[in-house]
Amino acid sequence: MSYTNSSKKKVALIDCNSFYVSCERLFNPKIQNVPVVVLSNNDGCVISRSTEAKKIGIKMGEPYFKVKDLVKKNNVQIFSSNYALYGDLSRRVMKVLKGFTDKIEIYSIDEAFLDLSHIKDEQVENYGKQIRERVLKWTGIPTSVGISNTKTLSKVANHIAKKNKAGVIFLKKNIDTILKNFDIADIWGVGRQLSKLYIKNGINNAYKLKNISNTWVKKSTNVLGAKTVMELRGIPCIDLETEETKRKSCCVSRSFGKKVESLDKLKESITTHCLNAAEKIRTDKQTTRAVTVFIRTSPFDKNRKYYSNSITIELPVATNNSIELVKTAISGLKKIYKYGYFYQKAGIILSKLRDASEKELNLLAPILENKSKPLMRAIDFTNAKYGRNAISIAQAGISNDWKMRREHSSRIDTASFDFLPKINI
DNA sequence: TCTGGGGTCCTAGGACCC
DNA sequence: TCTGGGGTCCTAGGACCC
Repeated sequence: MSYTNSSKKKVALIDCNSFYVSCERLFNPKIQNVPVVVLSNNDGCVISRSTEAKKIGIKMGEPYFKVKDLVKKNNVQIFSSNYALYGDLSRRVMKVLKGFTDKIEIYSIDEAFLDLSHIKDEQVENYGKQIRERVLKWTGIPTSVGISNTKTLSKVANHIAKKNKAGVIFLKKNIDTILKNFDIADIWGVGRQLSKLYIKNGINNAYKLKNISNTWVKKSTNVLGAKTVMELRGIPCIDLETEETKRKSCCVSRSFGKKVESLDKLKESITTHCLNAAEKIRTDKQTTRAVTVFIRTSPFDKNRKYYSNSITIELPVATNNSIELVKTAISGLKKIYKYGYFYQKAGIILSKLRDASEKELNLLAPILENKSKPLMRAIDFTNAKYGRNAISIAQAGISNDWKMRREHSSRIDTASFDFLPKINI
């Protein structure tokens, strides 16, 4: 095992601070230093909080209705999520980061790992500062930077950097002291189930997990658990994934704004979701071989019986044709729909995705292959130009009552001139 | 009244084959 | 009388992430 090599390795995790809140703040100077919260779809849960909102005691993932009193009392600014805006700003941030190195893994909408092995130890903290400053200056988004030997340790470093004024931590010395104070549940890769198991066995901080026996962790968890332990020891096991890969499955689902009983309304929503999913995979030049439809009632409603079901239908030939996929999805929906339930959510998953260019092995393929490619292209073009769902199919319906609630949307559109700030002279 | 959405990977266990 | 067992592939479900 080459310890010298691995100890030279340096990986940085750049994480945007309260990303969605920061995005909203960019276009709204009035909410700079006040508590701000962004809600999930349907205004369901809190998914981003400013530091002021955290201090008040609003917790991550909490249902909005449970914190409404806190919100009112403290005059918290509320926003429905605007993913078009966040996606656009995310692209800008990542573009700036790519300017530092092409050895980059875009890990999520607001996080990226950078390989900084080429920077000397003495300089790396300063380099981290430069990254922060440039991202802030060029995009307006504040970030935190954690640097260490492995991805897992850089996550730890980032966690600490978030609470540190400088915003940059290079974790190299005194790692054990830090790990002793690091909660087991905050470790990357340790979720609810694993932390329960670890705590039951007296492992309640990162230092104890680091020093657990290999045999025990392999026996009690799985390879991922073992990798986490190795990474805490400073031995890199989780590689940087610098290649951008296409997705393997594509899911579109929504909760309803209002509970839905009728098959017709479920059909409308499944059709809408299916059209969106089909458009997504066409954008990525992919086809699918399997369609899953699922519906469920609310798991929180104790007064009504719970029902949840799904069905997966394999397609004889890989396709990305909207009309064919909708037909398949609706036939599946009819099989799992049960009368008499109040449905809360419906969705569709396209799986077994592959490149559209891959040759179909099925002999019938040339006959079955849709002749509607020009039609799909026309639909995609029009929807890109005039907004999603500008062209839809009749089955998607025009009734509105099951659709999402977004009562607090900022409606900012970075692609529209109307939203540029105005200066009065 | 009101509890998100979209992914990936791993594993156990069944089906099947020889 | 005696009724195998190892390998591979696939899938559903679970756990994790943000």
